[in-house]
Amino acid sequence: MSAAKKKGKRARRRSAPGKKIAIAASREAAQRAVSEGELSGLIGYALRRAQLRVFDDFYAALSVEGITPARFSTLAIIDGNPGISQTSLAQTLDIARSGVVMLIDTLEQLDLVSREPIEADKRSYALHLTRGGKTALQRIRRQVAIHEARVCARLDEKEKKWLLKMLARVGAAR
Amino acid sequence: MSAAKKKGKRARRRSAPGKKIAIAASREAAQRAVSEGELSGLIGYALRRAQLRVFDDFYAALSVEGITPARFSTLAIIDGNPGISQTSLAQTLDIARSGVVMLIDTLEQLDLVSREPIEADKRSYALHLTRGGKTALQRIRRQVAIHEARVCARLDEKEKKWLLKMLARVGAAR
DNA sequence: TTAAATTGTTACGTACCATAACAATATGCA
DNA sequence: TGCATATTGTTATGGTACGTAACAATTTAA
Repeated sequence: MSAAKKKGKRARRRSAPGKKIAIAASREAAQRAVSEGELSGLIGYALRRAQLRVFDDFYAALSVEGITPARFSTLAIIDGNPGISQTSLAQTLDIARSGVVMLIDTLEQLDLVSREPIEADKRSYALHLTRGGKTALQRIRRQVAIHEARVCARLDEKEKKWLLKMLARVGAAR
Repeated sequence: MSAAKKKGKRARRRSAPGKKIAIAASREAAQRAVSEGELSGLIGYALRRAQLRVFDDFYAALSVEGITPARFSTLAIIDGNPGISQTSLAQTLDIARSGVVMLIDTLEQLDLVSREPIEADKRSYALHLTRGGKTALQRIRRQVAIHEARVCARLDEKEKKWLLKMLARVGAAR
């Protein structure tokens, strides 16, 4: 069941041991309460911070499975679009084709995805979830749901919906 | 005045030449309209997409100056907290101290920031904007404002405020 | 005074991703 | 039909960002 695991360490930042505010240096200039000033009004800054936190939580919850955000997205897209090609997947994920190769290599090693030859075009593969991939995805989905709830703890249902809508507008291509 | 520039290329993704939908392969399975399915309902996915777009725009607008999002944040924080230490900056940016070293190295080479020795503590430096750094920051701010407007084109003032508020909630530490 | 902590730094490793070039295959068109 | 062109997956290469670990210099605390 857990063919996963590999060498998936990674835990991103969170270097502060315990909220130590560097009081010792406060005699100097402006150390005591560092102001983020104009930055807090910038979408990009707010996005980065939010994404950092969300991804951290995702890693913490799912790296034991060998699953990263990109790998989960890949699984979900293949599940929703069985037989999809690598190029098509690259476009959907908005990454280069070469990146998909590595992604699928890994997922194949984890026995979650298979490349199946397709007679209609001998250059390309049809990507499918393996049987194990399907059951793993179910399990992973439950984890993701819990992660999602944790990350959205400060939002009610309506707010979350709104946030997704606004993010979609900002993220809309072109 | 423009000691900047260096080797700042970089333009991130946007590999699709012109919206080609891979119709040719449509006979097979589900190629025609790839569905993102469950992913569109996930905060992390929406965040990633939005951030990718916003950062792309930022790079496009400011890489000629040698300025990246991280470098701009650094300049803004130093400007708002003159004399700040590298460690304090690291905590504020939420990155490792070693990362700040590189960041400041670069900014120092660009003549935008200076490390000034401090008698009270011979281990640390007080970071300051140089004269050139201050004028550059003004210029950069104007660029950033334009970038910000472009990125938020689909949001009215109220929506943007709301979005920032929600993002702050999601991004709130712990 | 001595042990522990902090600061900036370097070395190192890794994740991620783009670009460019390629061979095999497919398609379009004269 | 035949040939130029495009597409697919792949590899090689390189860059960027960032963390961890170890260190010397210095400061703080006991």
